[in-house]
Amino acid sequence: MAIQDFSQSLPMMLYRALDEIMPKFRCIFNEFALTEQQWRILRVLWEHDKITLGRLSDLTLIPSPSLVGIVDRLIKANLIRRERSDTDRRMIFVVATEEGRNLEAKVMPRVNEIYKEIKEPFSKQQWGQLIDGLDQISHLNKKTVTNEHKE
Amino acid sequence: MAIQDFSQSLPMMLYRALDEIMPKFRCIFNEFALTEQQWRILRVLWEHDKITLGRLSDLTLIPSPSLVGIVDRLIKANLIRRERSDTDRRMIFVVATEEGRNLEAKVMPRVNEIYKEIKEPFSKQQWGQLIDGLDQISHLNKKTVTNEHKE
DNA sequence: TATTAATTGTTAATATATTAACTAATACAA
DNA sequence: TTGTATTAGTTAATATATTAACAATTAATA
Repeated sequence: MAIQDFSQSLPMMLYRALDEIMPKFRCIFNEFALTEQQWRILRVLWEHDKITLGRLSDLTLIPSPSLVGIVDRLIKANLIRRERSDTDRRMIFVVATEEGRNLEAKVMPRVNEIYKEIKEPFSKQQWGQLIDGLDQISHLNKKTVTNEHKE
Repeated sequence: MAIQDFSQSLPMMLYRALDEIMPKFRCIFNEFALTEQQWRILRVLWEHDKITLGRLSDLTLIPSPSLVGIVDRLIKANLIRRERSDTDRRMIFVVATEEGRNLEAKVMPRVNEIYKEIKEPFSKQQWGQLIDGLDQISHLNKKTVTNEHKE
């Protein structure tokens, strides 16, 4: 009964999965003098020409207080720049510099290679089930909002 | 082709799943003045009377340099203590104090409650597939080492 | 329009992660 | 036994996470 072994709990399984795969990627990031978080930001900017800090925080899962410093360091590395909005002066856009954009062609092939290696041993169905399960976990509170919170 | 959308990549799916579930648990930990990492250590000590720092690092997934400070703070909180091994004076055991052991009965029911809530919307089969998939990810390099790495 | 509330970022304080270098103790081999 | 390699923990430097508080701006409302 009770909860299974701690090591078999969902959180630890998730952490262990990340512990297994992320070092492979970080290894590549380091070759380009990028931290994982810096890479996440660039990765998003390669899909969005211009994005506010708030949305960047949502997409990268980097908490906004952390984002401040990480963006600072990316600017210092000349890979991105800040741009304050004219219409709403609270908002700050982040944009990749040319140097930042150029990194995509160099880094992505390497990353895709590792990604393929990870995915390879899975059948299409297995992989789909895994992704679906994770997706369901990350939407636990967003569907069927039958339970309201207290206070 | 290429890689899917960044947000649908396995790493981000894993991070998002953790981002969804961990705050619920941390909320409980905070009630007991515990950080997540401190809780992990106690959680392991409730299953092992005595454990070396190295093994504790493996089971909690807390890197050993971090472990030093976290253990220090748990000792200051009077929840655990260090015990140097007599047979091999390099090794240091960590043991829960009585106060540390007593926390189990208070915290675990709360944690199990949340865990059940998370698990509930899943069918037994779905859950099994999710855990199996995660397990496979975290053993990528340990089984069927048919493919060797380059360089 | 003056007040108040909400939004967007930032700062601050503390805890943890990452990587490398380092110490002490033990194992091992010449 | 001495020298060397290995192991277990630690320290150090930098980057990031977490939580709370805060400033500036805009929205909402009396």
